[in-house]
Amino acid sequence: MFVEIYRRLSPVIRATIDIALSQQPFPHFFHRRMKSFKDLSFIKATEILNILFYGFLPIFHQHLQHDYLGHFALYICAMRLFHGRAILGPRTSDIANDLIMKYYHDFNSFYDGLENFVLHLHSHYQSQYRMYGTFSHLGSFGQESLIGYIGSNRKGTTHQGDIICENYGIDLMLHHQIENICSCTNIADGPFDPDLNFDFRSNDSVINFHNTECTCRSIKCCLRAFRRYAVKQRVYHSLTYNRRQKSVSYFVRYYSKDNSTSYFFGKIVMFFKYSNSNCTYALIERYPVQDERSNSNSKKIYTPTTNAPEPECFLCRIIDSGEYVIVQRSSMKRIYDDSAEIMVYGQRTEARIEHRGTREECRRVWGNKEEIHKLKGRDPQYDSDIEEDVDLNEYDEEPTEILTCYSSRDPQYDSDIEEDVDLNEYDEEPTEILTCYSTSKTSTKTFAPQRKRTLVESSITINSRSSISPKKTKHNDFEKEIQVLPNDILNDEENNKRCLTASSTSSIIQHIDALFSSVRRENEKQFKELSKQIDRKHNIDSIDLSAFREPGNDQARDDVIHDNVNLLRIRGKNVGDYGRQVLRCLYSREELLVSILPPGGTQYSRKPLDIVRFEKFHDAMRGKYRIADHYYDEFYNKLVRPKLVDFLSDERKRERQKQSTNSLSSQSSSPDHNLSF
DNA sequence: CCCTCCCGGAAAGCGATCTA
DNA sequence: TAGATCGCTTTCCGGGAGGG
Repeated sequence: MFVEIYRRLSPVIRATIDIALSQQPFPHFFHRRMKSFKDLSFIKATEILNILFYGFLPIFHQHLQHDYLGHFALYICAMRLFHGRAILGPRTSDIANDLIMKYYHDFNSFYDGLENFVLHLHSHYQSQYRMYGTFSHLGSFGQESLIGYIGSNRKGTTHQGDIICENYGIDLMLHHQIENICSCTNIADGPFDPDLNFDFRSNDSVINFHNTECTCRSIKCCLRAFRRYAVKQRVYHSLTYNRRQKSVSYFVRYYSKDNSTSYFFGKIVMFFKYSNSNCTYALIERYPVQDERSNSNSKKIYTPTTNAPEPECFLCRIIDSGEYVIVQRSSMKRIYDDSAEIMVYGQRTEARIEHRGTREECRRVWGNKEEIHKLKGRDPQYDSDIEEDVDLNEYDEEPTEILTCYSSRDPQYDSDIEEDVDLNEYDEEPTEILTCYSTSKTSTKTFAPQRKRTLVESSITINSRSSISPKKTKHNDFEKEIQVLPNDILNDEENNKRCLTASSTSSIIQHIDALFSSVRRENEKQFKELSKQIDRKHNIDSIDLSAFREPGNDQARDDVIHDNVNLLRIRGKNVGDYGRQVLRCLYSREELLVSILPPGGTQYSRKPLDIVRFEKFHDAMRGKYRIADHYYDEFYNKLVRPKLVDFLSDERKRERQKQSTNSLSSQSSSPDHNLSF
């Protein structure tokens, strides 16, 4: 079909369509790009599917006649209905069958000689759909697997074919018709993929939760861990699910029952079910979150953890040099939690904020630090000691573990989810997210100096939300929470995507890393190109051949004889000229016209020049210019080979020009011959 | 006019890397 | 582990500049 439709297009339109197909971008989960029609024989089934479902109509409607396009659209719509979920309910297969039969009926009006058995099989798709469900659930690999299993485990019988047929017959009887197409295609909501080896005792939050909820002593009997959880057919992963790869589907935004306007972000450590309550919980490592909009009246958006007025000055220690500077607020380019970008001698420099306050306060703190420094008398080690002391003091503060508990049957929950939270701004300026929200280890590693971190002890308060002390929040990498999972963590798909992508600081950091590495790669590539050009333009022209010679090696050269000619006696103006003359001596003109340089390759239509004689060429080159053995490869590949490649190419070019000139002259000299055509 | 050299783009294969 | 993708290398080709 594709071939027939493609055949009806002009070459220009074919080229346009091929480009459009090959350049069509897809979301990452498609895994395959569309291939152009000219490679149709190499296209795989999933690529055909992509073209059929997503590429054909948007691209071909500009080039194909509308009646043809409409007819083929019947097929596409029918196949999409057969392939996907029962989006039209129980009548899905009926509607699809109507479309496919209409397509079948009108087929001979549009195509000649293509009404084959395969086309007829389309009329049976409806019954197949009813018996076995949507086509996306079918595959040949299961049958291959079964056949392979029987083949490798056969015992005592040679009638394997009969056994397979019998098994399929039984299967057909058992599954003659699926009672509910919709139920067959739905993913059951709830936890799945149990993690039987999860060690609940390694997690204090879970232990505390269990101790609060249950009086029994065996935590393993009460709790059951799961790696994944389905909410409205959308699967969420946890950190215990190892096959999540680069997916961020373990990162969620969730709301407080008490305060629907505030939301949190976190990574799902695992899901677990508590036998007594029939609820499923998620253990979440929470990121501290600052709602930017709620603090829009306050300028202090980068220091969300205190309510003090904006400090006038900052005492900063430059990370690279260790120098202290006092910087005014206006000179701070960016401020993270405890680090900042400041302008020093016109350059952006990363510094650690040691103190915030008035200029006098900063000076006093600076003076104190210098005094301590003098007393200690060891600069670099001392600095790190101070840092550690500070950090450890911070962790001495009270733990800030919080538990919020929602009922999965809470009718208020859906309305709790806000749609108007504007996360788009985060998409535009991902670094702003880092400055405002990220205190994760990853971000600290990237944008702030490394700090020694210690997880605080966990404590759980059931059904209550203590007011989060911003100061305390600042010091934790994550806060671990246990969330009861309602049937929908997030309300709609768009919201999911926004939350999962825009809020995931780790993915943003990865993105920035990728950007940096791509810039670095681009620079390296350009540098390489530039070096190559410089080599060509300057070095090779003025290259000093002595660089390739063995120092002090002035021994006599062995003659290289070919057809009684000593190749070393040939004189050339330069290396290239000499090489060309030697090739002309070693090979006939015909050989030069139909050959390429050794070693050649199977991908090339022309065969390489005779290798035995080409060795003589190497000997002559080596002897003529006294090239050291270990330099000869570089000498040949850099200086000689490019010239010889062009030489062979130009020889063929000259031959073509010669032949075209001859044919023109012969045509002009014998006009009668022209008439014979 | 011939020859050499250079340039850019297309096409193809190969190896490394990634992914399901 | 097979297949997809990407970067790299090489050939091939057309075109053009410049020198002898």
